[in-house]
Amino acid sequence: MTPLQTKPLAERLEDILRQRLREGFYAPGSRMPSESDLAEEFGISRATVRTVLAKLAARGLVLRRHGEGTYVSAHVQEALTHFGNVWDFNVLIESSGFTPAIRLLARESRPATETEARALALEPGTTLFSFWRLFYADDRPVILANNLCPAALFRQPLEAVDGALHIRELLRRYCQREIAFAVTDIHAVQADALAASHLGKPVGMPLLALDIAFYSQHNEPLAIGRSYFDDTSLRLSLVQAWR
Amino acid sequence: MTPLQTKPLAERLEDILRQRLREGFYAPGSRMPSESDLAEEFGISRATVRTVLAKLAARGLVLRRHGEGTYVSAHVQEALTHFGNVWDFNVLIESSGFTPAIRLLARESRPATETEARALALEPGTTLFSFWRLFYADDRPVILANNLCPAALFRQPLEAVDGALHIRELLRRYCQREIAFAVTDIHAVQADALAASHLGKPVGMPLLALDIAFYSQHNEPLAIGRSYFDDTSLRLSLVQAWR
DNA sequence: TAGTGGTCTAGACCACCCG
DNA sequence: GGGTGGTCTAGACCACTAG
Repeated sequence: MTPLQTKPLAERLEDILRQRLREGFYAPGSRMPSESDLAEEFGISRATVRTVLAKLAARGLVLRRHGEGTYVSAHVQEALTHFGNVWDFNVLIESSGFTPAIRLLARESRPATETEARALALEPGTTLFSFWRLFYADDRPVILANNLCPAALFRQPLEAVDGALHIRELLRRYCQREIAFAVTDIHAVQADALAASHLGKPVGMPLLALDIAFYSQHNEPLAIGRSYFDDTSLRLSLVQAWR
Repeated sequence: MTPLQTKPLAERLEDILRQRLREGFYAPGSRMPSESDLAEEFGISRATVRTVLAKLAARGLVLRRHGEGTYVSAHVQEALTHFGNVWDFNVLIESSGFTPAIRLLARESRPATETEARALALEPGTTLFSFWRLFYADDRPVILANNLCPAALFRQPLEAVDGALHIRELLRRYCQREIAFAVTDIHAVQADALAASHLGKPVGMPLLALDIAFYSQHNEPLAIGRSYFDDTSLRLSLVQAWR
């Protein structure tokens, strides 16, 4: 049973405000109710309201002006594609207005190269599970991703793993691990034959390459990945706010 | 006069903790003092300590475990190159361990194209100031940047403007404007002749292109820019933490 | 002057982890 | 059980912006 009732007040308020922003109940550029008004409307303290508004402001959803009020950002749409989600391709695709889907292209079990072993804090030659996957936005392929996990984390054989799962779900279900950290490096590369054919682009075309490493709460490396990103089909943008 | 004394407690504490993390006073992976200990050490309330720790956790500098303690992230170094600063190249270069410098290559006053006008909410043909600048990391050129501002924002002629200034400083000094928002789009491109020659790379080499738009608190577009980024010389990375 | 957000406190209670 | 972080309150005072 999921105790919905016990979700923290702050999170419940955040959900409600995000929904109101998404649906235009608070229109872009308009002024939102004051902290005191919101506190009264929901019967909670001003401090709790403030923690939520601070979070929304940090994400660029709202803009706060001292002595004046809280305003809905004119960039709500961009802010929904927030960069914190850069590794979470489903969210990225969804917030660009498309329906995401994942298709497993191939998987194999193979020994780690020296570079891979170093990134995963393993000995070279340790067995890895490799997944090649293609992300679709409304049936158009937009991201080619390769993920590598230490085979030792899995209790099931490779064939039993549902390769179309989100990496977070996959690690949770088969490895009983939660992602606590992700480190993403961004590079520009030219499409090789594999990426070009899957993304339907010419060989040599510039692509974004995202190198991601996932860690548990105990800094245990859980997986690494390299993903090729067609930035003409999908926008990668960051909204940053100050004050 | 700058009233250092009146800086908020939370900010002063954050400065101190960041310094301790940077200098290894709290070693990577080790446990930090508890909230109560910090509150006592600095003679402030636990709530204030918490706001600071929450901020550091969101930036990936520390990791908090319920019922267990606050730990220094093993990724402090990467986290210092945090992506929130993606538009602030000086910070980016500095946090990669280099000394930043800016050199003005060229500047001109010219009418806006249709695309530029739209991005700046102006009529096509309105006069813009254009700055071409090169960012150095320890005397090695790493970023070629082009910035465009509406000329109407300036009270001085183009020649009087110090083109080696940080965009934030430039807008502050000559336009009396503060940057409140930045929206950054990331693309992969191939180096054209200009970028290649200034960055010392072959033509056609993949580069990162950052398209940035700066806005004031009132959503007034202040400047746009396109910057070419050599990702083999400078690392562009994002650390993301959950919980 | 009135209303807003910004800062800070003191204290309560809860949920979690460990020895 | 004792310590830790997580949540939340009530209320104080300050700093800023507007009409």
